[in-house]
Amino acid sequence: MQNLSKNQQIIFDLIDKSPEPLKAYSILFNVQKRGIKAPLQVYRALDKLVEIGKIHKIESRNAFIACQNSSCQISKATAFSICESCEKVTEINNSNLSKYLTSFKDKNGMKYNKYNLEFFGLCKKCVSKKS
Amino acid sequence: MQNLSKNQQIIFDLIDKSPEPLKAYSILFNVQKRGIKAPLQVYRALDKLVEIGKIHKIESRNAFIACQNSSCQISKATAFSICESCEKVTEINNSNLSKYLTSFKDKNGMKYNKYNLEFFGLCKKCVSKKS
DNA sequence: GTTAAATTGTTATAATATAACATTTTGTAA
DNA sequence: TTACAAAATGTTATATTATAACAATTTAAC
Ligand SMILES: [Zn+2]
Ligand SMILES: [Zn+2]
Ligand SMILES: [Zn+2]
Ligand SMILES: [Zn+2]
Repeated sequence: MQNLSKNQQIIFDLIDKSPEPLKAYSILFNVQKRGIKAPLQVYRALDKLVEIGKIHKIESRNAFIACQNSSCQISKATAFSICESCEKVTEINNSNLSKYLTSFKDKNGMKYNKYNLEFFGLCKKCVSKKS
Repeated sequence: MQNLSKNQQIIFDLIDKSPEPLKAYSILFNVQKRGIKAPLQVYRALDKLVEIGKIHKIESRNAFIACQNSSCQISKATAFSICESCEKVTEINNSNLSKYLTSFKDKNGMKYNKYNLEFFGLCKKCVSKKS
């Protein structure tokens, strides 16, 4: 693992200490005091961080979270649970699931080298609130 | 199944006969001759069509395809394969997979009621081109 | 027929993301 | 330690995706 560049480190630190996924322009707003002024600077760092597996993009939310699973730094097999009420997102680290999906072969004969899975529902807290 | 409204039908027909996922503004361009002039008209129809399961959104591509699986008209358990070379997208209809994911329970105790899975790789055609 | 719900029409604007180009920094190897 | 290539940065402009707000019309149910 190479070290992160200045902008990459600033942006990773912000995402890593956030309890929730962050959106690109919210990141931009938060790092402007540290000298990062343009969207492109943010997107470039995000692209790199995703590429090296330090963060993941939550596709259904256009938001980014730090990898919570030190073993998935290749970013090619990701799974998340998303609460549709409070929007809490958790990275799922379940070897049964990842084995199942990594070895999954469909009848179309396609060779998969990557997947992304997003589960939606209500987290424990939000379930109990509703009852 | 209720009938579709005029705009919904126009937009569904276009998506349904497209061999590839369509993006919202490409849809807009294509239906302007039929009287649909504004992005919001397209997005409203898309929202409804997704809600009733006639189309699905491919989140990683911001594009829409017709449901290829008549049995999933609730749109709560979707899986796709995406070729990273030619961008061909296919809806996966595999009961083993859907059973596994629908009954999946993680240790976080969350109750899932929906999921979306996207596999990435090279389709048969693109694999053979590279060899 | 009356009413409520769904759909449509329209203008403006917000939010997300990339193009293009110039410069600087960093790592690698003669 | 200089020379070169790769990576990262800085900057302006623009493209793409999506929603807010409000008014009018159509549809379906009672
Ligand atoms: Zn991870
Ligand atoms: Zn919640
Ligand atoms: Zn479907
Ligand atoms: Zn292909």
